Amino acid sequence: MQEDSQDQYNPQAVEAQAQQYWAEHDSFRATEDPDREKFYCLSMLPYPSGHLHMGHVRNYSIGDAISRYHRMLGKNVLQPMGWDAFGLPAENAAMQNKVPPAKWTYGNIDYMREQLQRLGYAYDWTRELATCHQDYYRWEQWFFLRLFEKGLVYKKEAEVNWDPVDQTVLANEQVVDGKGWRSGAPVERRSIPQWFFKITAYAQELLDELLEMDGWPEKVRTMQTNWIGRSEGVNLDFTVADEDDPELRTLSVYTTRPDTLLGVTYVAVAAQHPLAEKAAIDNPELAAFIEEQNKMKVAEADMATMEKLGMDTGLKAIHPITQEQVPIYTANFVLMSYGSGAVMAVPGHDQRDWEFASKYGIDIKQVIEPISPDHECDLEKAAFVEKGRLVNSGQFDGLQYEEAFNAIADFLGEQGKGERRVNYRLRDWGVSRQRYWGAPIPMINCDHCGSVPVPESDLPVLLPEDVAIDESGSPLPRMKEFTDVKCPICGSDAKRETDTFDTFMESSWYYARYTSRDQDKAMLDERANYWLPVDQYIGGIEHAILHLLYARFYHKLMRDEGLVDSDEPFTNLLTQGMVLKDGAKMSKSKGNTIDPMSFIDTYGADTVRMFTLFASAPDQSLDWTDSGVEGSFRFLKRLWKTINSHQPVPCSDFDSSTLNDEQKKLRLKTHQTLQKVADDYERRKMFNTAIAAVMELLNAVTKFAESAASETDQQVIQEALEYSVLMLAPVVPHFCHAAWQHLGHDEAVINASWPAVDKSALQEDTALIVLQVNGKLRSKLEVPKDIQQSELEAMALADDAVQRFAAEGTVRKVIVVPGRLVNIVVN
RNA sequence: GCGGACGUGGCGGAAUUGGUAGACGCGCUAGAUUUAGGUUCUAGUAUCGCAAGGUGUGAGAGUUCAAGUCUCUCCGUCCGCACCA
Repeated sequence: MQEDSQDQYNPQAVEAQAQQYWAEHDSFRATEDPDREKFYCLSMLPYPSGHLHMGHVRNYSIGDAISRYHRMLGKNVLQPMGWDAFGLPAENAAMQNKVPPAKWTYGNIDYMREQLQRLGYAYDWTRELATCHQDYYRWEQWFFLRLFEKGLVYKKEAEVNWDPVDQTVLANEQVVDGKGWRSGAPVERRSIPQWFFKITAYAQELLDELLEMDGWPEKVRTMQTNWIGRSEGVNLDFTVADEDDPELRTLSVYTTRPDTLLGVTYVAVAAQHPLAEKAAIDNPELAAFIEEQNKMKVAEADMATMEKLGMDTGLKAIHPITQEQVPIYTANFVLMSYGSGAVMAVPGHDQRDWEFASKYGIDIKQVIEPISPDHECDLEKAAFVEKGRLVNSGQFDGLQYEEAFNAIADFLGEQGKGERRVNYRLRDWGVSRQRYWGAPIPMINCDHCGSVPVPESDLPVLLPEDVAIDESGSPLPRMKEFTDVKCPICGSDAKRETDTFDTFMESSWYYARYTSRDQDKAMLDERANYWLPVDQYIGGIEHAILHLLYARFYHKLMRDEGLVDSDEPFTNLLTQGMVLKDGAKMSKSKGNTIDPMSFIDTYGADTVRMFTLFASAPDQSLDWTDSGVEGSFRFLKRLWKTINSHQPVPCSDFDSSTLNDEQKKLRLKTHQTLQKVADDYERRKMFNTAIAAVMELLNAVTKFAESAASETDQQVIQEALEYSVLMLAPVVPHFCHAAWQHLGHDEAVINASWPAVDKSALQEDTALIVLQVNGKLRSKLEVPKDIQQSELEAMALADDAVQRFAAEGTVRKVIVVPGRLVNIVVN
């Protein structure tokens, strides 16, 4: 018999209808209401690359489920969406397709917005923003100028990757095997003046707050703690022998191990260090070495994995305590951009120094000896890096780590040769980019007045959008109408800054701008403090450090500017895992990408949303399988059929004394499921197990329905189905919109509340007890819930299987975990 | 190199506080219905074994009455490393 077409699950029709309802009722418009508890749920905004990929779908399906769940709890929910629209890919696309980055970007946004809308996410689209729009970046420029006034931004020289053929700066990503990705020419390091944010001024606060942020995954907090990298040590000065230049005479180094100071046998400086450069003037071999080291990508990972190379500069450093002279080497593992660009080397007690010294025949001197005989010190084989007792250290001999640290630090202090210092691995944030498609840095370079801020009344500095892009990089320096300005101070001819901001600038405060999206007189207004901080933030684990640290920093900057009154931007963080196909990350190069839209066309948005939540826990990686999607679709069809073949009945209050055992069992399952799903949604953020629990409930309903006959049976089924729909509403909202109507409701499910657990339905009279002998499962017992421990123990010992396995030995011990298990220890 | 995570059936995964390993789904096998095929439904499905029972969570050790879970060592995979976003 052909099924009535009306009874078949038709996702396209169901989804269009639900979306139309939400649009007509403006369901997702968020309005500030001080009388209601707010819930700000935010997913990381996408880069408008051209089309949604599975990572987006996963991210936004998680965020939407959380948003809709909290809405059902009665909260005033804000869930906005926007576009992280500046960035490198637009320039590459511009080059390839001969279309201006702005046009390409806005086109992509239009297309991707439609894709998002097709997925039915509960966004307040009136708050949509694009970071490349002047309404947005003008406030970034304004804020930069405020920080400039406060001295929180400064300019200094910093290295970039330089493509000598294309005559342009390359991003790390554009350097492949040390060569420019287009020209193929070996890249060179170049130092150019760039703007920096003093994030290090906030290092301690950024670190301290991490301890309180229990809504963040431990792993992210650990990563940020390590990234900030607080250490306590000593900053001390070597003197460069026979050096007259006061700038170069003193060579400062930082060490966390001043106790090893007497073991210093050389000092190493970066290849770009002024001392190395000076020594190279009349040393062609050294000059060649330095030049070779300058042909190296600026990325730290590359520097850390390369072969450690160095060369003697011929210069000597005078040891601050012994006054002995040690050689100064230049070494490629010393970073000019980190600390003073120089380190002291103790080969006896640092493994890297040991390897370097062994390679170049430098002295290895022991100054620490093990305290415990368990530790071996053989400097022929390796450095001894443990803390211990000082030897060969003159007046400091015999001291142990802490005493030695203090004694040497004090001694250096008295001699004016050093001082204790807290140091951070974190470096200041360089925000200058030599690129076109970004927010212009609002500064003017004047030959007489230096770097002059653009007057506030001249903001925004608009980025010209009608441009052509080629291999030679940003067109801005060539655009006279952009660059040629008068100095705001002296009025003489000056040049506008042509660098643009790092795109992390935009993504560091967008979450706040959503709250004041239509405010054209200020960066933020009082609405920010109604919504902020974000209650739930969701995004990829790859942002664990940079984006999330910059955003935290920016929030504190805004707080100190009086724009927000909270200390941290994101109360709860969920870092979602990657989407894989056949166990590998989806990527164009592997050719294993999946287009979400093709699946939406076939199965509907709900099936795709459900599968992405069901296939794994949100913070784990997700392996995409076509048959798994099919399975989610099958479940929805089955639930649809079950609901349609059920005749809706009013769901009354149940009196458990009148229910039979089967009815009680189904109600128990219904309310157990509800309890579990609520916990999964709210506390665990485990949508996969929540969905699995509803699947189990449907299996139970199907079984129950086979023999259901009475009116009460129908009511118990009705309750199970209603709760299933309410529980799934955050995941498959279109489906549930229609299913709720089928269950006889006039009011739309989007306005329904999260149901309450009926405690009486959870009452159970018996408990299943596991019986173990020596920790191995041997039997099970169904016992009354309120059984005495002694009685349970006796029953366990009397159990046939237990007797059989316990017969061989003597019962030594009986362990009872009430309500769970009995373990009998026999030997 | 440094920092962080992960490793469980044929596959994706579950096991929440150290307490029944494999929920739920996919796939597969058998059967039923329908049939052109698909769909749908029922039963089974870690592994060895006729069974009793044994074995089993990357490898090895340890702690414990009890370990997928805690500790140590090792192996493998993935993420980040400051100009991809």
